Amino acid sequence: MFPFPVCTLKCVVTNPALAIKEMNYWLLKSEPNSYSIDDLMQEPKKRTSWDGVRNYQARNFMREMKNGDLCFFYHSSCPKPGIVGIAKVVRQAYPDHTAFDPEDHHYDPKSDPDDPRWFMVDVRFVRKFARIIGLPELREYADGALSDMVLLRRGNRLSVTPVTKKQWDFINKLK
DNA sequence: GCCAACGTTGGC
DNA sequence: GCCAACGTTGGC
Repeated sequence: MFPFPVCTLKCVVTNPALAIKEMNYWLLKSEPNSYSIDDLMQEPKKRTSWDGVRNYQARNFMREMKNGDLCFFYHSSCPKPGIVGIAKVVRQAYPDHTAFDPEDHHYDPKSDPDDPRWFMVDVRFVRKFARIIGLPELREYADGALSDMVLLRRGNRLSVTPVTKKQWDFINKLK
């Protein structure tokens, strides 16, 4: 049997232009005191590396992120916690080098450069909302459209959480 | 593998 | 500043 049909199929599947785009959505938390959406807007290329994540669950979510995935930018530990805008993944997970630097606040001696424990992604600014979609407002829908949202789960502390397309679309309509 | 102690997160 | 909730650490 000639392998041509198989080869053709493979070409289709691996060609990014022909592949079915599977978009995923996320929510990234940041304390605006240390890094806000305005800081992201003001970066030279409006992009930054999302470093310093030191939680295994959050790390695992980051490793699932694909280029083009969209992220809500959430401000936490501030007077008005909530979603303030959108960023886009522009580089998929790669080793977080801040873990190797003893001078860095997020230094982790247990992360070996030959077997990195921590990863980061790069994100780029997409838009800032005209208003903050505050946590109390999101909670209004905790029994409805946002009933399964990870952010709203009791005691949730994850800094990187998945968002479903339904949740994404719903929240975008609130703004 | 259990679990107490401790550190961190994050809303209020 | 308080405190609930959770993750991590380390002794046993």
